[in-house]
Amino acid sequence: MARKSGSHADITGPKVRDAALKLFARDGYAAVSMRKIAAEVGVQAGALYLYTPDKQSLLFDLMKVHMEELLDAWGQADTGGSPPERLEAFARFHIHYHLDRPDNIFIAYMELRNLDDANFAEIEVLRRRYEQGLIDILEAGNASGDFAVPDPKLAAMAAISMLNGVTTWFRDGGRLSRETVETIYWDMLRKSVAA
Amino acid sequence: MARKSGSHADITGPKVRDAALKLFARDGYAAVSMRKIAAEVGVQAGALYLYTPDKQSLLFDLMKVHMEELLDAWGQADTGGSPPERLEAFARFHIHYHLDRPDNIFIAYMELRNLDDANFAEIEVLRRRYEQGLIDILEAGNASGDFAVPDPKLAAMAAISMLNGVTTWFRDGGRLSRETVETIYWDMLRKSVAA
DNA sequence: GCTTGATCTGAACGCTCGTTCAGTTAATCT
DNA sequence: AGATTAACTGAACGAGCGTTCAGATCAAGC
Repeated sequence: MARKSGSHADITGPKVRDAALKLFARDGYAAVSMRKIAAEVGVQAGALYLYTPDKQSLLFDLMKVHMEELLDAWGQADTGGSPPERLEAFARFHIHYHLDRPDNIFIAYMELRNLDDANFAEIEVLRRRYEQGLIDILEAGNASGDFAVPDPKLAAMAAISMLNGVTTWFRDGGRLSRETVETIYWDMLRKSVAA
Repeated sequence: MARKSGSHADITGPKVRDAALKLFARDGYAAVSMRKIAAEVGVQAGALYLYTPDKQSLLFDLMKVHMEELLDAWGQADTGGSPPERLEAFARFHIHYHLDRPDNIFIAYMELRNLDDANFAEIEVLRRRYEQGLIDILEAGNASGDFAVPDPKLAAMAAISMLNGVTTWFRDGGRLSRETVETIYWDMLRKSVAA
């Protein structure tokens, strides 16, 4: 019972990653077995190994692709301007991007400890690069006199923690719209770094 | 080779909880086996069941005790005063309390999904009670004109996310002292809700 | 000094884990 | 039509899982 119709590799491959992303985000890496991923895809566990060398690589690839796409997207969304303008762009971009990909951010920030050492180091570089983008904006704002941020690195961590938190409780169709949430968060962030 | 000297129950019991807390926080609930906890304690796996009915209860008890102690401690730290004074007390209390117990907060916010339904509901009540304390302060500040917070519930979530983030990167002996971190975070929070 | 009972061991239970692989199927190529 | 091969199955591997329990050990009470 294999190869029912057409070539499946380019269909099953993404399905494997999608299933892994969904299940890792929902139950956590350690709690998800290869058999559960396979069942979600509609395939036997052995077939997964046509698309990933092992379970660890599945997690690593998900995180790496996510971080690279995130950096790419922010690179395009950062259209310059004054530090306050760039900070607003960052806040809105960050919230918007992650509300569209709650599973990705959940994994990116909660499953770091399940990466082995080499993989962790590689992801950490990408994560720091993203954080550095925010730090740069804060420092530019300090220099221009728009911001009064005593420690840009600390403030960047605080800001990202705050913005990330939104994905843990926001649900579409809830009390507040995305637009409202985005604006309120941006307003809090704006005031928190203001001169 | 049992019962080497003196009664051990009141020694081993806390040791089991301490080991579980430490390992759950470091590796995650699903990734920690009863045998690993036992090894940390210096005992065979079977002996753990003299101190907990099962693994799930171990997690639940840790979280419940933590939340109850947290609510207790905040009840004592909240000495009243104006909304800004109470908010400062909250921010400093929250950071201080959690920096002293990084493992506890890590578990309390990351292992919720590993609680079964009934246990989750019970912990959720306690967590909401704590959050409500902050919401009350923000609402009081709105009423007094000290704060301008369009949505106190959302602002409370944002604030707690931000404050919690500190435990993910702060390390004693690092670039910044606890005192400095506490003050900078409080300053950001203060400005973010200011009228 | 003998009994009691709290404390723990060590082996076992059935189960699931990640991973491998020989074999099967069916779409494609010649 | 026959050969090829990508895609997948199904069974198996050793290991580890949570949990149970009969038995061993030793401090304490009589």
